[in-house]
Amino acid sequence: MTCLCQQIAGKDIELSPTCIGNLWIFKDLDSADIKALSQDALRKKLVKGQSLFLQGDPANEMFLVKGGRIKLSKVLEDGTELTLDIRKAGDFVGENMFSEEGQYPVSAVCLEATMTCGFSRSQFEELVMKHPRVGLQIIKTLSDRISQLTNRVESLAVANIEERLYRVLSNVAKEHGAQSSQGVVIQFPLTHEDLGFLTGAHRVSITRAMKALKKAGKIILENKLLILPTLKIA
Amino acid sequence: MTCLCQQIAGKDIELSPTCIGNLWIFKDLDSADIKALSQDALRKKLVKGQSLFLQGDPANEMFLVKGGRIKLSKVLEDGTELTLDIRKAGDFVGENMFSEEGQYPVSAVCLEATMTCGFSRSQFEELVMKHPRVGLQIIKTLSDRISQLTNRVESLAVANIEERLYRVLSNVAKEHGAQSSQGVVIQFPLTHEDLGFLTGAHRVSITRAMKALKKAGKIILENKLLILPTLKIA
DNA sequence: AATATTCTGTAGTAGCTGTTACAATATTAA
DNA sequence: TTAATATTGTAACAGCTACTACAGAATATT
Repeated sequence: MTCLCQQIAGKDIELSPTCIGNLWIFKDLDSADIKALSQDALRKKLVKGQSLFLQGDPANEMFLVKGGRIKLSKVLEDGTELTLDIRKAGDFVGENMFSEEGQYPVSAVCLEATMTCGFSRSQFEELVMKHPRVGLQIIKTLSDRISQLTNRVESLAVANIEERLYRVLSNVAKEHGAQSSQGVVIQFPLTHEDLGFLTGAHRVSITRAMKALKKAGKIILENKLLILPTLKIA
Repeated sequence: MTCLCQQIAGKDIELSPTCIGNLWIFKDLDSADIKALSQDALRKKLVKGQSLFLQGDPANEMFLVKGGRIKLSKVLEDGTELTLDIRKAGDFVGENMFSEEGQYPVSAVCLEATMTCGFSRSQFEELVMKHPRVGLQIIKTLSDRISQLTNRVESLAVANIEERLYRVLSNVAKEHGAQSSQGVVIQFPLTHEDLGFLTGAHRVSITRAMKALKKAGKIILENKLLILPTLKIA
């Protein structure tokens, strides 16, 4: 099944094979439903740096990332920035649409050229009512997200920055990594400032910790990409 | 409808009105389903300090907390303990049963005498397939949990211990607090060590920070219970 | 190619937190 | 009640991190 996304995206975004037509979540829908859903879904094409939504916006829509990468971050009262997660092709963004809050608690900003499909709450609710198995799949997805966030909480609780940074890198590598002969490679560049936002530490402290991790052989830096040689991918 | 729990629990546990028979999640089930489900549900009565499950145990069961309070915590490799969450009557525990992991990532230990109802994965899946609206409700619950964990990540990212502690206390108060004339009262005692596990800080540092928060008028201590006078409950 | 901008590396200092030790108080058990 | 245990409070010091400042390297822009 050819997806509308491909026509819209053009050739500058490498699309994931994950789409409404073939996403595992929707695999038991009949073709009429799929057609209806994929026509309703609001496709958006975003450039690097563009935001999908900002913290505080009313949360009425949930997005499937078709291609690219999206950073979920938040600015705290004291002005410090915190990155909560980085989502990639095949992931959902805005899953808290279902919660009571009513607004997005974070901002979603594209790290690369990105393509998304958006769905409204009512669209999703209808879908789940009609196809309970889709509900089960979403439950599984949300459950995985909870596990991941639990890991994140654990990482941040580690006092020592070097250890904390390594845990953060491991988490990122597990989500965005590819196995190579040298180890797990994180598929996109991260500046020390980015890592600071992910780790909750000062940029300069990250530089120090990176130096120590390199020296300890726990990370390798190869043309802007990070490799974790001692990590096994799940 | 009289719940089986009441007969089992006896009089030493104050039960929440939330049960299979009247839990909002199950409100659209017909009486035959409710009967079947409540008979299958495995009730457990636990004393203070007893564990519902330990980190690493196979995750095949999810629990509804009928009465009492359960601490979800984890021991890190370096031996430090971290408390991820405290659940109360009406909450679910073990929701990661749905995820791929296969085992509980945390231990669940009772802080008080506690009563739970357990459900197996297959039981829940059947239920969702038969009653899609139940699936939607669970999606909402999980979604709320994600929001809460996001807050938790945010709290832990704050470097300053006094501020971090106050955020942790606010989170706890929002979950377990009751509005009083003086402010929001946390309904159960927390030692400085407990707060250390919640905050990811040393016990002595908690004592220091508590002193500062008291002095600043941000918290009041009244016979073992904490009051946050400046907090508004959601 | 030249310039501007972003990113990385290094250093020094101030401030905060962890750690250890011990006293004082409160709670629980005998 | 008394003894045992758990909790809180205080102090001193070591160690780590934040903060600031600046230089060099790498990228991006013109």
